[in-house]
Amino acid sequence: MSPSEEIPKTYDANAVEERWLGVWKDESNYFDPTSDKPQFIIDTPPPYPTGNFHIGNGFNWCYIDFLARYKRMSGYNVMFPQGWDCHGLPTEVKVEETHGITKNDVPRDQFREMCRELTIGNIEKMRATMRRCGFSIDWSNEYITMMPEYFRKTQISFLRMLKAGDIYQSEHPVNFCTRCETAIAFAEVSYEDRTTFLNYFTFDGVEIATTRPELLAACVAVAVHPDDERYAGMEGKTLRVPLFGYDVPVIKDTAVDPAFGSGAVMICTFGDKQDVHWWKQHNLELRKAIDMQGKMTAIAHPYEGLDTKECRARVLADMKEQGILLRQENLDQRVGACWRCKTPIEILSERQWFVKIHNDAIIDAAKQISWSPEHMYMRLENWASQMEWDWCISRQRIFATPIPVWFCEKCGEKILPEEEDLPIDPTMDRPKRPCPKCGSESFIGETDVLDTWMDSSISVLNVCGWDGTDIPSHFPAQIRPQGHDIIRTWAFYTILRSIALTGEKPWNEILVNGMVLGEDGFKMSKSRNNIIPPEDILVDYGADAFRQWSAIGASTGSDIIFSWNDVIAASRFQTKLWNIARFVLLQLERYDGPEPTGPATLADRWVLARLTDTVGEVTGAMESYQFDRAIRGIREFAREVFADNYIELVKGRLYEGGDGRAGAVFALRTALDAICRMLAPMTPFFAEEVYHHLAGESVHAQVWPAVSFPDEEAVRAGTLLVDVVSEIRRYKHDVGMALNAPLGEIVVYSPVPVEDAGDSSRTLNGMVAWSTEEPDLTRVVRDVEFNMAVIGPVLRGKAKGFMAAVRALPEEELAAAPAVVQVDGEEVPVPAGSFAPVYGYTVAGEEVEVLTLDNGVIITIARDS
RNA sequence: GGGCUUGUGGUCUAGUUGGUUAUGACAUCGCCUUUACACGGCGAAGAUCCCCGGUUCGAAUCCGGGCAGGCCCA
Repeated sequence: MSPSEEIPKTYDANAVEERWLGVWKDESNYFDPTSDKPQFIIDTPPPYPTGNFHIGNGFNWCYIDFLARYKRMSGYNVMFPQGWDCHGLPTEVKVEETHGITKNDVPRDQFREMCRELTIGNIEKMRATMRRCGFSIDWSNEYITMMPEYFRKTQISFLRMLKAGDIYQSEHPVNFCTRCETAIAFAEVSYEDRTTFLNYFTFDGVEIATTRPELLAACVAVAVHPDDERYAGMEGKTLRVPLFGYDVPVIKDTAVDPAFGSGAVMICTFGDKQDVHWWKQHNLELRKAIDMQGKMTAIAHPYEGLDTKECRARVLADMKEQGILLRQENLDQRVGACWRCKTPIEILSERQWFVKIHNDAIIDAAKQISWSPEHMYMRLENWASQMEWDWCISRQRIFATPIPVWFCEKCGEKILPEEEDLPIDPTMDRPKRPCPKCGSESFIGETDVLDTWMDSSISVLNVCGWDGTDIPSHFPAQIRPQGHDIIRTWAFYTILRSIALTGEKPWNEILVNGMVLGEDGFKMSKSRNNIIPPEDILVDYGADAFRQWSAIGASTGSDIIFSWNDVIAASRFQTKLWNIARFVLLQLERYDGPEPTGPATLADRWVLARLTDTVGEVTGAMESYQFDRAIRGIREFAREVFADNYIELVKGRLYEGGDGRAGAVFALRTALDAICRMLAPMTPFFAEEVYHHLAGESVHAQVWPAVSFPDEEAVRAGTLLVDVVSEIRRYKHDVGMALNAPLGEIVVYSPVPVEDAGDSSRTLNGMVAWSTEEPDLTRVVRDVEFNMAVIGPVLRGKAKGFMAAVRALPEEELAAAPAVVQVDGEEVPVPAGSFAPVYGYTVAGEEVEVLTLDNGVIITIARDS
């Protein structure tokens, strides 16, 4: 196809990759809903459009692309969709920053428009990086959660679950971020280490320890352990709250730790999750001391209007002044914080929307999914089995899917839209009918919006073709690839909603990848300055090298440390393979004999048998998502078996011309073809470039290689052949010969018959004969070695004469030293250990070098000179 | 405190249904410009397989107990 003159000497990854990007068509990657092939739908993670496609995304997408390409070659109808999970706080915060406003400064629809614009621009940037990486994304199945066609489905799913009783509205304590002014879910709370003061103070005569004195106004009870003798008989009594002067009951509960602080605990609504427990269990009063902005309420008078930090300082100051504060101790504790802005969360009781969590059903479905690696299932089970509160799905924000509900202004009736009228925004749209209960036509639209996980947890339904009615025909998806950091969120919520909406598990399999760490071994972060943008790697080494790093950097599921070394090694492998390909292509082009039909010599059969094993290994690795094993297997075959051994063995035969070339040409072509196909999922550009030179077609339109030349006998004899050749090469190296220097006559004595058609003779530049007989070796004394440390001190001036006399001895006496020797007519005793014979070997009287392999094979070399 | 996970030459890493001499990459050193490749080839050196104990003819691998790191959670 391409004349060899056109194959450049060096491989320019960037030039090649950009050229193919201009040639490849998006349509080649489209899922075909009408196809007869088995489907392989990938529920890909919709990234948050930050504008930066970071290396962790890249790593994740590499795995997905390896899979997608491999499955296409294996005969599947593959869908590799691309979603964008747009809604949420980070974008709102960015917009607020950029425009110098807060969400309340502009009308809701205008604020939303600003968010949408920012998001569209960010998606554009990320698409460009993804394309440059060569991901075979099905762009006809792209979805953007902020678009009406998508969030219509989110709203339908909300209504379905509401009608089924899985979603309800109620006042319940929730995690609340007072900076973002919204409720958040437990999954969105991250815990941070802090050091704080544990404050001891007198509570109507009882000593109490608390880290949160500002919550004194929210105190509803004091709890002690029932067995704590210090507080025996206190139950049923009341205590007067200091500073605020109202009474609270004393209760007993075994959950109180008598060893902590004074053993008496102040229960507030709410300081932590434990307070919520006690509050529910003992039917305590509700006192809201903190509002949604994080300011103290009227019940905290005279501290009303202060933020919690100011209030704490003032309460402590007042306690000190009144002599109530006894002492303060340092305390290390973990504080729940908003995962987006790190503000410590408050537990506030507000009217919110919740999704019911059916732990058992979720665990049951998770068990039916095949997890890779298996142990990742435990994370889901651990999380699911300890969920206590339902999932709070309402958010007091703007850029999100609106909750499609109105309330009748007159009677408070909940009004739902018809599904066919979706999507709606209840703050803009009106119900089509008057209130069915009281006939009123004034309504209040729900201003709360949905948690963004409500959008993304139906990604699988969306990609499987859900139109909001029945279970989609392509459901469930075959696989969910994702990182282990979002098992408790995205995986958990998706399973939950899939059960609620379809009654089934969402996917057959889940493939969990690790996190990308910086070169220093720590999580990449701005503060550590260890972030590597994928673009940096692409510019210097190209997408294929980046992709190889993803494949080989760590075994599946393990965290992966970024390493320039691995990227460079990957790039060098491409250079090496490029040169192998150039050699093969040149030989194919020069070949003018009849069409080769199969292997001819032992070396040909050996390399094809080894190739057969390699294809088997690599296929197994791909099937079990062990991409590191796959690429390692390919590299090992290409370098060691193919280039360093096989090509070196057959070069002579190819250069010589004649009939011997056909078998080699066949093997070279077969091996290069299979290497290209196996590499196609991981290095799609490189494989495409080489395959085009080889076959003139796209490698991505080919099937996965099915090479079958099993030949145990050739593996055994061929292994011996390459072992012998490398042993003799090592010998040449050791005696200081150039590897292509003429060597003379070589006989290999091996019980296994070897017929190599002259390949070893040509590659070693010597005459190699293979014999199954025993070698007829004669041991001869070739030289004598003196030990001057013995001879010198004993013989002094006679040393020289002694050595001459020893050299003159007959062979038998060299082997077994005599008692004395004659030196200048004088008998001189031979000191013990003064000399030793150096043996050599002869065959039929001719002196030879003898090499012995580990398996007992003996090689003799009779050198020319 | 709990769950999961990891500990292998200087660095990163493969290998654990128990089995001769523990894989590879990078770095180090030596030799070699051999007509695919010096971004290469050939070779060398370099490991208490975290520690202690147990099972076994035999343990990097299995069991128990430590120590250290990571992730998730309380």
